[in-house]
Amino acid sequence: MSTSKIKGDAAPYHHGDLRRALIAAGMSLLEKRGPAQVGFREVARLAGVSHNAPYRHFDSREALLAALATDGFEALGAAMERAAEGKQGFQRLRALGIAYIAFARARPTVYLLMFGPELEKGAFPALIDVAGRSFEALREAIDAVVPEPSRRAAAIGAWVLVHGLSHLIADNQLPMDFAGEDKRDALIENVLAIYRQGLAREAEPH
Amino acid sequence: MSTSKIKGDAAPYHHGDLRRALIAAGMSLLEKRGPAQVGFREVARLAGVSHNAPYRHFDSREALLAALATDGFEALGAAMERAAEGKQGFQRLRALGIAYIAFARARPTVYLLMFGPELEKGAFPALIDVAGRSFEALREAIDAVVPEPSRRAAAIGAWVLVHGLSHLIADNQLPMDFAGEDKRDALIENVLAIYRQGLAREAEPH
DNA sequence: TTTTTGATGTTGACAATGACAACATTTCCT
DNA sequence: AGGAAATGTTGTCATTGTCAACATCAAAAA
Repeated sequence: MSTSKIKGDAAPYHHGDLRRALIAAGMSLLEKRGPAQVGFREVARLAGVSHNAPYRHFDSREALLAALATDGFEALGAAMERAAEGKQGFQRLRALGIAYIAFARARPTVYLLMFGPELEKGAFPALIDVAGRSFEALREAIDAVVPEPSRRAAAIGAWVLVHGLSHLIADNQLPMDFAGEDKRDALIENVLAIYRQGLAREAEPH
Repeated sequence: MSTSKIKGDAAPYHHGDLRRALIAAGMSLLEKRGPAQVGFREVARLAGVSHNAPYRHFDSREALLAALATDGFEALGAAMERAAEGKQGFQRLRALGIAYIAFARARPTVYLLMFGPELEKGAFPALIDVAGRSFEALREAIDAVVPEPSRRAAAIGAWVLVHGLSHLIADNQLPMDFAGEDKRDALIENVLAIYRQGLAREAEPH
């Protein structure tokens, strides 16, 4: 007889899988009420355990937030991979960027936590690690499109552009007339097009 | 006899100018220890008043944070104006962008507060107002440089690019090899150059 | 099977915080 | 001068993050 309970497998001890439950509760709070509302006690309450149970899985409230951010980076990476699958060249680059932006739009508070100051990221090397990997995908896609002299700057520039768009969208700071989806999508296409034309000039200087 | 005490003028009541003192204390905490450490009681302590005095000047802790962010937007706007003074065309545009980035680099936590989720910005219309004004300067500078078809997208694109750079710098998420000032400045120049070339193509489609 | 052990969860406590209410003091307006 | 409004204080409360001590359970050791 296996040790499983209800979920698929590997359900550990008393609760079943508290760590996962806590992260789920925290994620829900984060997305519905903002980062300040993600509290140790509240998260425990939602998971139906005592106020101190979370300490068996996270050293501190900040560690819980770090776990949420890590989760976010993994989801972002997965979404980017999925979107770019099978595509090549500029098409691939574009797909990656659009996926990045879509993530920020779909999960703004998570995105802002990942790139915000709430988290002293130096204290969580695993976070930096996961974060770096999402950039790698972009870098590789750029390498396939831009020639050597300014490859690196081009890659970072693409990231920067996409990140800037994502961030302003997530934070809802775009001017009002871009509130509608169509307008916003058109804007994204326009901006990406401008940068792409700049890249093209880098590729064929004259 | 005027009502002034030590400062120049218009010093209100008991303390002298408590509101200003509280903002100063809050700003110091924000820049030295991060947004989570900006507490009502701590700020009062630093200003040398009782733990409830801040409530006469701010409705809540969040209102204090909003005031700090507002301060930040004003400082950013001023820095941009100063940097662009007298310049025209692309030079002006570039100066604005560089000033924006420099602000984020010099005061990262403030910058991240201004564009972060810690603040429910819908609740502070004054904030949105001040924030909008800093974008206006950019928009005007773009209008002078880009022709009509895609002016608006070009302006927002420029802002987005500059914002993305600023944000990643403030959040210290650029790859390690851009830690040094020179490398970073070179990167900024490169990225801005790519976008500018894209703009140029928009201007002269062939 | 029984024992032991380490991981997991609970109860109780403490200092600090944001917020509210009631009171005190100072400045301004008439 | 006198009242009203603004400003600051003291006292209190529920909530929070964290620590320490205790309880329980699953799995490895015997």
